[in-house]
Parts: sequence; C-alpha cells; structure tokens
Amino acid sequence: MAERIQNCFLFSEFTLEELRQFRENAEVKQFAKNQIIWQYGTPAKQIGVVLEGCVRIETQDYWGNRSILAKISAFEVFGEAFYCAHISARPVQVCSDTDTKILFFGIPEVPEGNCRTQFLEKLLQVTAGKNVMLADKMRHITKRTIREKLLSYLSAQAGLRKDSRFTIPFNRQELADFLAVDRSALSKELGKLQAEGVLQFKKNHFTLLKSSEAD
Amino acid sequence: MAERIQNCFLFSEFTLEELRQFRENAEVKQFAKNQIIWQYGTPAKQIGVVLEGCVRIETQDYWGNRSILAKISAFEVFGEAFYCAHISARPVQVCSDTDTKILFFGIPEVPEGNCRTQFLEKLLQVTAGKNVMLADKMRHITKRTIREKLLSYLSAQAGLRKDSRFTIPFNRQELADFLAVDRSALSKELGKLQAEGVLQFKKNHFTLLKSSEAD
DNA sequence: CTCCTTTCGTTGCAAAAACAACAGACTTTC
DNA sequence: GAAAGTCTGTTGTTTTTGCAACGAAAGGAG
Repeated sequence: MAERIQNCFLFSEFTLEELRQFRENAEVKQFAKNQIIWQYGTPAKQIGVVLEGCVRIETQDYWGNRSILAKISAFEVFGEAFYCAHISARPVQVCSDTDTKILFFGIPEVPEGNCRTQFLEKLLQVTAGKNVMLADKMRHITKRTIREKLLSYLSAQAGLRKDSRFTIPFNRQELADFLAVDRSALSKELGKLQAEGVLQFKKNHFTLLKSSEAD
Repeated sequence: MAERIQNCFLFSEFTLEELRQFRENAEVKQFAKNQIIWQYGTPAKQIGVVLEGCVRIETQDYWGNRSILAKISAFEVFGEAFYCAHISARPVQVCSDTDTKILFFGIPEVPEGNCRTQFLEKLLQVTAGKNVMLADKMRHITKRTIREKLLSYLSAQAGLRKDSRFTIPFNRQELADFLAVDRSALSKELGKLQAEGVLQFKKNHFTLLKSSEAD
C-alpha cells in the first residue's frame, strides 16, 4: 500500500484499521496516458482520487470542440459533486493526462460509524468550499463590463481583508482569465480607473479610493 | 410546532422523536420586514432555514452599491455553504424580505447516529447539486462572445437530452440573464445562427444542425 | 553587467455587445 | 372578442471589448 492515501484530506484522519478496511472495499485501477477514465454521459456511481499522475476534466460540445475545465493531480479528488448530487449522466469526460493510478469508491465503501460521519463532514467541507468559491467568482463574472467586474472583484477583496489597501494573488493575465476578459482590455480599464481617481495600483497591490457611482 | 419543518428536504426523513429532539436544540427567531438577519463579514456559525416568509441574500461593494444575489422562500436553506466550508467571515448579508420566521442550527444540534448521517448525506446532496449547477453555468459564461456562450449552453442541453432537438426552460430574457448578456443582442445572435444554418428555433424549442467551427 | 524571459501598459483597429426604441405576434383578462 | 400586457425579433447608434503588436520595465541566470 505504497500510495499513502492518508495524504488526501478526505482520509487524513482514518485509523490504520479503517484505512485497511476501506482499501479492501475500494478499487484501484491504472491507466496509460490519454485513456478515457469516465466517458461523457455515463452515470456518476463513484468518486475518484488520483493516487499517481494527473487527469483532465474535459467537455466536448455538439460540434466536437473540446475544452479543458481542470487538471487534477495527486491526492486530489474528482467527480465528487456529480456523485453526491446523484446525477444520472456526467456532463464531462475524464481522461488520463499522464500514466495514472486512480482510487475509485462510493460512500458505502467508507467504514460505518464515526469514521463515515467524519468522512462525510470532510467531503461536505470540500464541496461547500468549492461552492463558495464558485458563487463568489460568479458574482463578479456576471457583471456586464470589465469595469464592473473589476470593481466588484476588487471591492470584495477589500472587504475580505477589511482594508482598502490589499494585494491580489493574481498577475494581470491570471486576473484576466479569472474574470474571463482580455488582458490588454483589463489593463486599459485599470489605467482609466486610476486616471479617474477611483483607485491606485502598482503591480498587484491595490488601493481603493473615495466614492463612485459604479455597481 | 406549526411550522412543519418536515417540509424541508433536509428533515423530511426525521422520525417524530428526532424532530422533537432537534427542535429542542435548534433556535427559531422572528424578524420584521427588512431587518438584517446576518451582517456582512460575520462568522458563519449557523445554517438557516426559512419557515415563513422570504429572505434576500445581498452583497454590497466598497462604494455602497447593493445587489441581490438570491431570494430564499419557505422551507429553503441558506448559508449552508458558508457554514460547511468553515469560513470566518460571510461575504454576503442576509435580510428579511417580508416578515419571517427562521430556524437556526448547526450540525451538532442534529441528533447523533443514523439520523445525523442521513442528514449529512442530504446536505451533501444539496450542496453538490448547487455545485454542479454553478460549474455548469460557469462553463458557458466564461466564453468570450455571445455566440460562444449560446453554442456552449445549447450544446450542453442537447447533450443532456441526448437529442439535437430540445426545449429550454427559459424565455429570452431569462436566457439572457442566465448567460449574463443583453436580451436583444442575444436575439440578434440567435437570428444570425439560424440564418447561417447552424441551428433552428421557434420560441424556446431548438434544433442543432450540422457541423461548425465554433467552440 | 548583459542577455533572456516574463510581465505590463499602450495603441489602433475591427468586431462585438450594450442600449434604446419600436412593431408584430402571442397571451391573458375581463 | 376587444383591450391590455408580455414576449420576441429587428434596427440603428454608441460604447466596450477583443485582438495583435510593440516597447518599456522587472526579474533571473550565467
């Protein structure tokens, strides 16, 4: 049992006996690079944990255009939302990005009792955390203009830090990707906002100023 | 106990004894219209369930502009994501939209044993469901143009129904709001797509056609 | 210090979107 | 069945954005 699944947050507090029992019930499979692990549209009957390697979460549209939603690396979980929501057909496909070893299981495979309760609470924490992040991002992205998206995001950051001066964890390109806009257009808008005296910035350090009529 | 909290999905399978015990531990409070229920920035130490009336989830930016994220009505849950993710400061405020009666509780208040496990699984299901919907919406919204957003959304619908002919649950304005774009611009783009032979539609019934180079 | 790479701001231009306004089709209501 | 209201497509105009390209600034490596 060289994979040390205790490295995964979900199992970090299992006892040795619980780990042993869980590993007996769960399934481990190996995949070569670029194999399909879960086909698009299949029912979500298991949760996956990457033990070695890296997998891609992908979508494919009606006309065959593929796009990568995320990459999941060692000791990270995937498919848990589809599993827990009991959906009948996964809206994505999962593909090995390198040679991989994957652990598959369902909640019934988790040892009963205190262990399972703890596991569920952790899974809930992970899922809820993703939820908060998604909802937060959604709040900014749904604004119509780059200016509004920026002010919404920066405002939230200031609120979070409880300080009108703060540093963001993104460089320009990353911020543009996060807000789903063009980098140069973002830079342009930042320049305008600074010229208008709404805010000041220097690299990724920002200061929000006085009042404005923005949303 | 006139509120019949069994109407709430989370508690629908509690036994009478479990319900009684739970209600002893949980807290019920009444609010007049437009009172602040949870202040922005406060720690998320409880989950809320609306028993009577309706509440608003709101944000407020650095310059004081308010925006409504959601309205929660009777027997619906709110704040569960913040609670389960153990965040230290809620990024939203919650306000009574009408006179309301709210049930507040934390997980320790749920009777132990089988009951709690079932509750956690249900809560997980609800949270995961929101997660799937949010991620799904995000996939479409992050596309850069209205055309791409539309094709992404419609493509996903076709995939979901496993049929290139399908009906969507939105009218034009609602679809525009969902994709975070202007209604008339959306109509315009739909017209173009139809003229180009990419798809056909009639009200909210759509048919996707042949191939295209869109993403 | 110099070369190389990455990041950032800027510009011009073409494309796309927002906005406002209107007319026809369809619904609902009385 | 007429009137009022809603939903949808369309058009024209203005604003915003995406895109491509470039040069300056910053940071690292040798």
